[in-house]
Amino acid sequence: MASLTIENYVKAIFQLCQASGGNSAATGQIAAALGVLPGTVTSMLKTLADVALASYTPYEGVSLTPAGRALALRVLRRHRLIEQFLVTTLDMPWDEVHEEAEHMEHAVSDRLIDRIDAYLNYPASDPHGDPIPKSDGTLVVTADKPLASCIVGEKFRVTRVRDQSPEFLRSLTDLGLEIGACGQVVAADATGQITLRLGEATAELARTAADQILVE
Amino acid sequence: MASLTIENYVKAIFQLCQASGGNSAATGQIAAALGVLPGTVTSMLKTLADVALASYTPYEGVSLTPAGRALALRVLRRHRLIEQFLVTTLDMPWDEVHEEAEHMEHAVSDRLIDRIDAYLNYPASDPHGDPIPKSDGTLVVTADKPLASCIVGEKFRVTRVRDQSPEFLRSLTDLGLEIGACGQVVAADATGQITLRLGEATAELARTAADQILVE
DNA sequence: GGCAGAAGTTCGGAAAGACGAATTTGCATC
DNA sequence: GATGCAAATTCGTCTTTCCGAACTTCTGCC
Repeated sequence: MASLTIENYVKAIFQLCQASGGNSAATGQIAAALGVLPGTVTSMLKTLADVALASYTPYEGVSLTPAGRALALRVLRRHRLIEQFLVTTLDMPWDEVHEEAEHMEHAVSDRLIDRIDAYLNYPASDPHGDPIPKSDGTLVVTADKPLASCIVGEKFRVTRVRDQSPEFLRSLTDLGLEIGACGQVVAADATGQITLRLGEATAELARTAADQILVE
Repeated sequence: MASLTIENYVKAIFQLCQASGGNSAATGQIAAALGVLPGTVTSMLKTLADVALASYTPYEGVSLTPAGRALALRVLRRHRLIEQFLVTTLDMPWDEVHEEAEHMEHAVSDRLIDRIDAYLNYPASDPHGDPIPKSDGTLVVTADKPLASCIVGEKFRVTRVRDQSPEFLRSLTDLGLEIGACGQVVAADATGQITLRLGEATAELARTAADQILVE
C-alpha cells in the first residue's frame, strides 16, 4: 500500500498537471506545493519511478503512469467525497473542510468512501465545485473558465473555486460569490480591479482573485 | 503534536492499565497489543518518559503521567465518537467500525470531533458499549461484570463487548447477543460451555467468549 | 555563441520507528 | 543459595522522509 507521503506526491503531481494543462510537473512546483525542499522532491521522484507510479526524466519533469494517475484519482475521490460529506452532514463551513479532508483522505478505507458516496447519492462535485472522480477512475472534464477572462457585460454563474484557503473562501462568502451564484461583469479597469453585479449588490474584486474563480 | 505512533502507544498503555485494573503495563503486553517486538517498545517507553507522557522504570513497567492519560483519553474519545458516528449516520455494521476508527482517530481534528459529538447529541457510549470520554477528559466508570462470572439462573443485560474483532462481533450478532440484549444463564458445565436463554431462543457459548462480554 | 542566474540534482547526515540477536535481570523452583 | 527460564533491555542496522550545502544543467539575454 502506498504511504501517506507517496499519496501526497502523486496527488500534487496530478493537480499540477491539471493546472498547467500539460502532462508533466516541475520539481520546484512540487516542492512548493508540498512544502519541502527541491532536493527532497528529486529523490522522491526516483522512488515514484521505481515503483512505477511516475516516469521521471532528470531536468525535464515527471508525469504519472496509468497506475500513478489511478492512485491520484483515488486520493482525490476520497478527498472530495469527504469534503462534501462534512458540509452536507455536519454543516461544516466550506472553508474548513479542505484542511480536514487533507488528513482524512489517507485514513479512510475505500469501503467507507463508497458508502459515503451512496449516502450522498453519488454527488458530481464537492463544496468547491471540483468534480468527484468515480470509483472506476473516471473524472468528468468541466467546461469552465476563469472569471478574470470574462469581458465586460458578460453574465456568469460561479461553478468552481481554485484557491481553497480558508481566508479566500471566507472572503468569497462575504462577497456573496458562493458556488452557483449568478452575476454580471460590470467593469474591469486597467489596474486589475473588476466590478461585478450580483443581484442587488455590487462587488469589487482583484484580477488575481477573479483568476481563482471559475464560471460558465 | 504527538505522532500517530505515540498516540497508539499511549492509548495501548491506558487500555492495558484499565484491563488489568492496575496502573502500569508490561513491555511484553504493549508489544503484543501493537504488533511490534519488545525491544521496540523499550526504546519507545524511554521516548515517552522523555516527553513526560509516561513514567518508566526498567523491568518494572510504565504508567501514564496526567498528560499521558489526557492524551489517551483524547484518542479514545476520537475513536469512540467516530465509531458511533459511522454506525448511526452511515449504518455501518458494528464489526467494521473499529478498524476504520483505528485509522481515522489520528486524522480528525478536535474541532470536527466536537461537531460530531454535538451532532450525535453527546452519546454516552459507542457501538460496543465503551463509554465515550468527554471533551474535558472525564471518563465515566461503568458498573459491569463479565458474563462468565454470572451464576446459573442469573439474569443479565449485555452492556459492553471487550473483544472487538469482526469475527467475534459477527458471532455475537448471530447469537442475538447485541448490546442491550437481555437473557438468563441456564447452565454452565465443567468444560466451560455456557448455555443462555435469550427470549425464545437458546445459545451456547464458550467461557472464553463469555469473558469478553460485560453485563449488568 | 557565451554567460549569469534560476532550476534541478547529488550527497552526507539526521530523526523516527522498526527489526533481530545478544545480553541482562528477575523470579520461581529445587 | 544455585539454577534455569521467561521477560526485558541493549545495540547495531535498516527504511522512510526530510534537510542543507555543493554542484550541475538549462535558458534567456546580450
